[in-house]
Order: sequence, then structure tokens, then C-alpha cells
Amino acid sequence: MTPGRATRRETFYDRVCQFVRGVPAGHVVTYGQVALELGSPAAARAVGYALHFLPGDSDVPWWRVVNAGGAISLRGRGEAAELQRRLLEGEGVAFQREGAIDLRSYRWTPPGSG
DNA sequence: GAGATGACGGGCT
DNA sequence: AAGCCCGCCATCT
Repeated sequence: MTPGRATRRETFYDRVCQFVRGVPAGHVVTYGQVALELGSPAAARAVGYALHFLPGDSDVPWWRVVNAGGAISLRGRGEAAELQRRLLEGEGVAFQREGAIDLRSYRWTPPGSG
């Protein structure tokens, strides 16, 4: 999944994938939330970086990961952002006028976290 | 060890 | 609401 040879062991990125794979359809999580679950509340950056290596071949529902504002970030570029929105809408996730998701309704938390 | 990258997050203007 | 700056973290080179 990583471009280099970091695949030799379970890296932070791998943990990101595992967590995201646990997100059910129709729900979303934020980068910061994932980072928090992984033990590094401030590693939101690294989380995004991890998903950055996820091609469509992965079993990871990367589109269920959004930024703290419930909006698609992807730095707002390319079809990826549009694809993510389509995928989410296909799962029943509604976007508001501002292009953001109501995290209060769609945010998912793993069992055992609360 | 040091420099550079990036799908983030928060604060200020 | 939109734009700009800084801090944070993990990884790559």
C-alpha cells in the first residue's frame, strides 16, 4: 500500500486501513477521529497521507473518511472528490448546501470507544 | 540526523 | 464565508 518498503511490517498506515474498513456504509469518520482511535489524536495529517496511497483496488472504503467539517477535502481536486461524494450519496449520506455532511447524524464510532 | 511531503485541524483577519 | 499561517504526525528520500 505504501510506495516504499514500509510494507515489511504493520505501519500506521495499515492501521488506518483496518480502521476505515470497519466503517459501515452510510456512515463516515473524520481524519482526526481515525488518528485518535489509532492513538495519535494529532496525526490527522498522517491519516490523510495513508489514504492517499489507497487506490481503487483496496478493500478500504476511503470515501467514508472526511475532514473535521464533514466535507470532502482531497484538497478539492480531481475526480476523486466528486467520486467520493457520489459514493457517499449512494450510501444514503446527504450533503448539505455547503457541501458538508452532518457529522452529528452520520459520524460513526467503533464499538468499545464509548 | 536532516530536509521535504501531504486526502488535516485550529485560529486569526 | 473565504483566505492565510502555523503546528502536528508518519513516512520517504
